[in-house]
Amino acid sequence: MTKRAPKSIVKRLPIYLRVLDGLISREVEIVSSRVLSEETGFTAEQIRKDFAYFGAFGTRGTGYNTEYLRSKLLRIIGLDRQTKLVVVGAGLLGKALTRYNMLKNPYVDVAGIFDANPAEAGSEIGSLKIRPMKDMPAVIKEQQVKVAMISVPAESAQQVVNDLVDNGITAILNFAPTKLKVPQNIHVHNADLTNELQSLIYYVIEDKEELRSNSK
Amino acid sequence: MTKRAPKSIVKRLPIYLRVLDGLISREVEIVSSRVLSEETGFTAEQIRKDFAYFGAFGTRGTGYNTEYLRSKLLRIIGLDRQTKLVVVGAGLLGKALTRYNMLKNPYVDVAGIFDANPAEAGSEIGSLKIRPMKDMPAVIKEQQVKVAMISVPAESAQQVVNDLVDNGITAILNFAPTKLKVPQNIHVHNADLTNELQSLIYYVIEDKEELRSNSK
DNA sequence: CATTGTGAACGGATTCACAGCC
DNA sequence: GGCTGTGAATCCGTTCACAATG
Repeated sequence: MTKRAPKSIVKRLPIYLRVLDGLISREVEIVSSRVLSEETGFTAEQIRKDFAYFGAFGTRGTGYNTEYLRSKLLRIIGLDRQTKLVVVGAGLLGKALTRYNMLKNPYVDVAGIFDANPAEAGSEIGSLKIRPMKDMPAVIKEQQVKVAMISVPAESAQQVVNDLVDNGITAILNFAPTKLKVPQNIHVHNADLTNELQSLIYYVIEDKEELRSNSK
Repeated sequence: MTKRAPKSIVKRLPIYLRVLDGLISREVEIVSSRVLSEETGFTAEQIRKDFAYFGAFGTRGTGYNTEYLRSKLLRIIGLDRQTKLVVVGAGLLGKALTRYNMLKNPYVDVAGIFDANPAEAGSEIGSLKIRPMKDMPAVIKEQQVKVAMISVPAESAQQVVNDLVDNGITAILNFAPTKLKVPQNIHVHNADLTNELQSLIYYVIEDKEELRSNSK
């Protein structure tokens, strides 16, 4: 409810968190904004402004206590409690996302993965069974899941999202290449990998010089 | 070389392209900025400014010719010729990315997928064989590939990137959860799915109201 | 007369410069 | 002395309002 930080800051929070996790695992206890700057690529001033936005976490003349800063960031992002999520769409991408989060993301807990194709249902990812779509509402409601990732074909994405929202999902990470319509208070992050790749291609250097030097 | 459009615009170009592809397949010949606004979620003024940045493509009083606009955008992004790319890392994510692009992305051509694990080498994605890392330099050089996607563990990502750059790659889509160091003229887009998910979680609505109304 | 193209106004985010503090 | 915290200045992207035009 009191959540209203600028998007630009929110985007950077998980990056700080990752760097801090690294520092802490190497038993670094204090870190300066300049070191964080080197690790993240953001400017030191920006980093200080970001932290200061949520209150002052550092000690002048010294820096930031890594453990303390981490605990603050976890609280701010909302990762201080395990977050449950469901995955809809058990194609290769859905499976990859599910397994990755089960193994590597300690902050989340995959409550279920669902697929419209009954042939997929029953096969397993780690210890998690892929379940038919009809089981989805019960899982979301019983476990009060708020977050969903969807990796279904573009054609079915809107219908899936409608169902998710009807059952109580409020935040969606969308891998389907389509614009979703949702009520105002529901958050959608688009992670369209084709768009990412295409906008990257804009920056490709064609480099005639190099071609010339090849044929030396 | 003359490529210097604002990042904010470049990010939107693939989205326009996708919408245009849809309109063209439904044989729509003319489109206004207002209709594009509905389809994309961007404002009509912004869309006009974006196109105008590259020159005037529309007709006042009428709108934009869909075919013409599409051809312009393809040229601008650099998708008017097939773009070759390599994928490094043939885990579930690498396989998913490879297969998706082979099947669904007509603008690119996967020249090869490579994995450090010899056990993976030889297995196939569609008609494409996963190859050992040592074959990577030859493929990049012979086919003059400039674009790479990497989906390897964070620990090996920097080494992989160094090799890619040494062999002529200039643009990298990075799925590994780590900050990569590259020379100034090399472009890296980070597509860290954990970051996306975590920043989404910031926006989750905890909704005490709803909990209360459940227990009616 | 509907719709594009664009200078001007606005707003948000970043950078600068330095005051405050350990 | 070194590093954080922050008001002021700047930069960049978006929105507004309207002139231009098929």
